[in-house]
Amino acid sequence: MTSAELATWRALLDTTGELRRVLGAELQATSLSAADYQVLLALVEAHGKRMRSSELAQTIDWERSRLSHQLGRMERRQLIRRGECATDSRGAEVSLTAEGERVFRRATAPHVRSIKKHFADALTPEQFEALAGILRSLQTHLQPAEGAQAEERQR
Amino acid sequence: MTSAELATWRALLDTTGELRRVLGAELQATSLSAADYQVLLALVEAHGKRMRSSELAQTIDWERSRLSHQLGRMERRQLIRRGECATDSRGAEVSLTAEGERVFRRATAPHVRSIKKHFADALTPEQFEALAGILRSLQTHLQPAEGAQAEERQR
DNA sequence: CCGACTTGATTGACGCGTCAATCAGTTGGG
DNA sequence: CCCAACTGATTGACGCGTCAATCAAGTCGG
Repeated sequence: MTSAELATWRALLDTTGELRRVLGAELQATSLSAADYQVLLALVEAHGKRMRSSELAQTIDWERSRLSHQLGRMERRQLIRRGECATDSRGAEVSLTAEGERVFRRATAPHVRSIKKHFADALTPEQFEALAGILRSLQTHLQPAEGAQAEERQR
Repeated sequence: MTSAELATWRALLDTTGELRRVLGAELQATSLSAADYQVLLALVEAHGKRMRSSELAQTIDWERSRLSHQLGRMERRQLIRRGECATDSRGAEVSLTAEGERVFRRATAPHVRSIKKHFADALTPEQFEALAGILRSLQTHLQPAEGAQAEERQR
């Protein structure tokens, strides 16, 4: 591996880190974290604005434990509610509260503007194209490793 | 902003998040976190393996408070030491311990291999070139905002 | 039907990061 | 000289994420 490649790796870490930070801070102005936003988005798009907890975890690709903690914090703030599940009494049904939906609606436009401002506006159409391809390459290269790890976990 | 652009943004968040996670986990096998590694790297490269705390913060571009917490945790584990500063009695001099250097040396080769495996090996030379350019664009686009914020903070 | 395994979900401990507050030491204008 | 402003650094509270442990409910082979 060349030092140019290493430098690009560092730049990737640093720049995406900075982007997360800036976007997160701007989103915070509407009292939501990036994590809150992701959960609320999935719920708003769900049938009946409710989902099984595990289904939600799968949708946004989170570990269940992570989601549990997040839902706990969000429930305290009345953004979501957790109820019993009809078909499986172990299950939890997560539903959006009126407050949760209201806050999300208020947050969405400014957030999209932030993304445009700090991300979309910085790149040319060609760069977009290239970036999408690069991310696809990285993603597919990452998959086998995940599968292997998942298999190992099963043993 | 088009939905393709939004999807690319999501892909950027998800893929880099996953990369951080995987690389962090593999690094953890040597008992170091990504944060530990970054601090140790800066210290190893410093003159005399020691630095003023604020200088260190500037080198790796961290908030001072963040660094303080990190150094606290690292000091507990004997990876670094904090001592008084000769020229300014407010200052703290951070120095690498033998243990810290030893652990870092053990971690570096496997870590670089991880980067090669999950990042470098996934991309063609053309993609590298393109990615480096994209990151430069994003970074320079990000700067003015930071400057403005910094100025505002000064008022 | 009953014990073993699996599955859905939660919990606690701990590391990490941000923000606001604090504190001690330094500096400069009156 | 002195005190007000600044600077270097730390702290505490709190949200976030991971890992390992736990727990209750479902399932399945004998």
